[in-house]
Amino acid sequence: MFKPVTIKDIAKALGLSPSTVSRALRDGYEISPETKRIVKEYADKIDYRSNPIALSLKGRRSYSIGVVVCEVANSFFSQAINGIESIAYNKGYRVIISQSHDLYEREVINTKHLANSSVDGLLISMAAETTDFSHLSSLHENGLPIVFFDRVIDQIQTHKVIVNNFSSAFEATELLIKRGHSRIAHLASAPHLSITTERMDGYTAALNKHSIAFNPEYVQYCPHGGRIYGEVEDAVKKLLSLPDSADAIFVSSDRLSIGCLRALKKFHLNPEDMPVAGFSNSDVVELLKPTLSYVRQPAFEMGRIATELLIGLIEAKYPVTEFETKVLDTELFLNDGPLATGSKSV
Amino acid sequence: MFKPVTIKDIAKALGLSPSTVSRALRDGYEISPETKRIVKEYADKIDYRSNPIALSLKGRRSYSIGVVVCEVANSFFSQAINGIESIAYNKGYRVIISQSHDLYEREVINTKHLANSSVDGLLISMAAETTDFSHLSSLHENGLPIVFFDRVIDQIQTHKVIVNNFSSAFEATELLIKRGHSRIAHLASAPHLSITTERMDGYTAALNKHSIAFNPEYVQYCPHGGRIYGEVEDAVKKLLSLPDSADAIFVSSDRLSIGCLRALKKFHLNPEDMPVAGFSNSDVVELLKPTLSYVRQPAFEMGRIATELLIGLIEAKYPVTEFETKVLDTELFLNDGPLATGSKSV
DNA sequence: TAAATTTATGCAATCGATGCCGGGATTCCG
DNA sequence: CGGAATCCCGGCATCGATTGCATAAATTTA
Repeated sequence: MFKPVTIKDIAKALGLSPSTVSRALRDGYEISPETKRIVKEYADKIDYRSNPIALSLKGRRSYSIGVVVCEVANSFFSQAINGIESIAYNKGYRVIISQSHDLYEREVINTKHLANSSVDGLLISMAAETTDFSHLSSLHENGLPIVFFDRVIDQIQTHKVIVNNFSSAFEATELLIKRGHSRIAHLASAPHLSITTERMDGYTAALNKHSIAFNPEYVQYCPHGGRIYGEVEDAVKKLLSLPDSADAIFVSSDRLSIGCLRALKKFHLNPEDMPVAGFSNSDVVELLKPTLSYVRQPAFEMGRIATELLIGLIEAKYPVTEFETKVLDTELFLNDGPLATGSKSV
Repeated sequence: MFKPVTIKDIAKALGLSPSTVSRALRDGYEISPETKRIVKEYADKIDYRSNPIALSLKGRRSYSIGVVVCEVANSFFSQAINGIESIAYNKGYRVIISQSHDLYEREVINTKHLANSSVDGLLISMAAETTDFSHLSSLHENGLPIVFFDRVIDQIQTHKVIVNNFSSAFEATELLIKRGHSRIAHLASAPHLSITTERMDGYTAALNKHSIAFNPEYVQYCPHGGRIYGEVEDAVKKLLSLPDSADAIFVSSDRLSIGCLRALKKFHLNPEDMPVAGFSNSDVVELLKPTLSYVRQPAFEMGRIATELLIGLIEAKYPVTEFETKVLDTELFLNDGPLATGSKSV
């Protein structure tokens, strides 16, 4: 079987001790230049690579970070993972991915599995189902660096990376209002997610500003984030079948936006009849047929920043007590191209 | 800092030796039931978990598999990764993702990094740029289990998972022919990729069958797989500006299909004027405006199968010498919904 | 009762790399 | 020329868990 070269092989071949070889390779000051040269040349010749597992055991560091997202096959998260990977790669960390599928149990198992000393830190976006955070608090209290992104929680004090959910939702809703709609429905994800409440607040604030009464019947939650068959379609159907049917829809998540369009297409509704504004990071939004005005999150950037913060925590010499919540700006695109932007970055 | 419980802690607390604790936990036959009970109860109480890194060092197994794809943020690959993760999770393996961005150098570095004893096996879909396979052959010869999927190579004998590229391309092309087109262009990815040549063969075979002369001018390659700005648009422009302009396009990759539609939209061409059939795993194809007839690959299934094969290799008691190439079926969807299917699965 | 056997546990080596300590050899200085 | 400083390098322990072998205690057998 595969038997990699070890430091002992080099030592034996060169008639040195393992410790000498080790120090020579890491440029220890106590090794003569001549010996260093010999060792390095030989190591190079036989393509020696240090065993990261042995290093991890010794140094209590694995140079890997764990990522927990609800699913990889979602534009927002795959873009975020792209950003995560780009930073991790540059800093010499491996990225270990796991999916919660928005299930509490899976999230718990995955985080435990990752944390169990095999990962130096954790990047996580909460599952829709999760309402108990003890699996994360205990890890965090034990000193495992954690950074949240997108779906964050208040209960744990650490770095977080999000977008200006409130104002993004506000602007998307206001856009519909300015286009003459007043019976604006809101299709939202699981009620207790940070992104749901913040975006909901933006939605109601926009209604308020324009003196439109908030109608609870116009709000439909999808507790499973659209992950259950028919969930979105049923929600849309309800909105359409109200006595005083909605005349526009604001959707507060990527997956739901697409589901909403699909439902509308099924019901043969044109964008003129039922305009939709929603969050989406799909890379083909501008080619969609029931058109969509959409809020696009800087997913890649969010992944990058979250990873930088995490590695900062991991490599911090002293315990970090000052945490920051990075709030990035989104972009609002209208049916036919960019038109307005979210509160611009400074 | 975070100091996990070790087997020694248990030993000390219980007045036993580490070896006894170890054997008790793994149900060694030589330990009395009473001792086992005590040890297990205590381990459970203090939430002991074995250190996977120590296990890896001892057992030369890391229970992790490396994945190299060109990019995560691509429907096909993110769906495949979803499949990979689902199997790996069930069998207790971690998944370590890395992206080549279709760059040869990145692929080499990533594979070396992964293989360097930290991974039990490798799942890889080749980068567009790669033409030299020595980085993989050497690993393979050293006994590292490797399974290829989607973009495979002939030079290494191991399990492979692909789709029936030839017949999928054949049927997609024939669809355009049956709809009355004869000047069918072909937009393809990097020329040396397995998927490119196989799909190209299907394309020409369809032309042959219907006695349509093959016109090399109708073939445009995108050596960077559409990863370079303007690459796809320029290719489409060329096809349109031929003296005898093409009247339909067959596109042989996911990314290019979307790029092609985008270019057509930019040039204000309707699907009636320039129908497109192409490979795509986007989850919103049926909502696209310049419509697309598309070949959909069972990406999730491919990931699943590739992972099962890989774990089979990893856990094989004896060296495996019989390799198989799994060929899965695709589905062909017409502009407005499913209509014909690829050679059906049995 | 002594010997053989079983049972239950501990010791020590191992995996690969590194850090600490100590020691031999050379060089330096008085 | 002798003692000290310096320079290089080897030995041993360590990280956490496993495992072959040794061994003490308990039990059975002769």
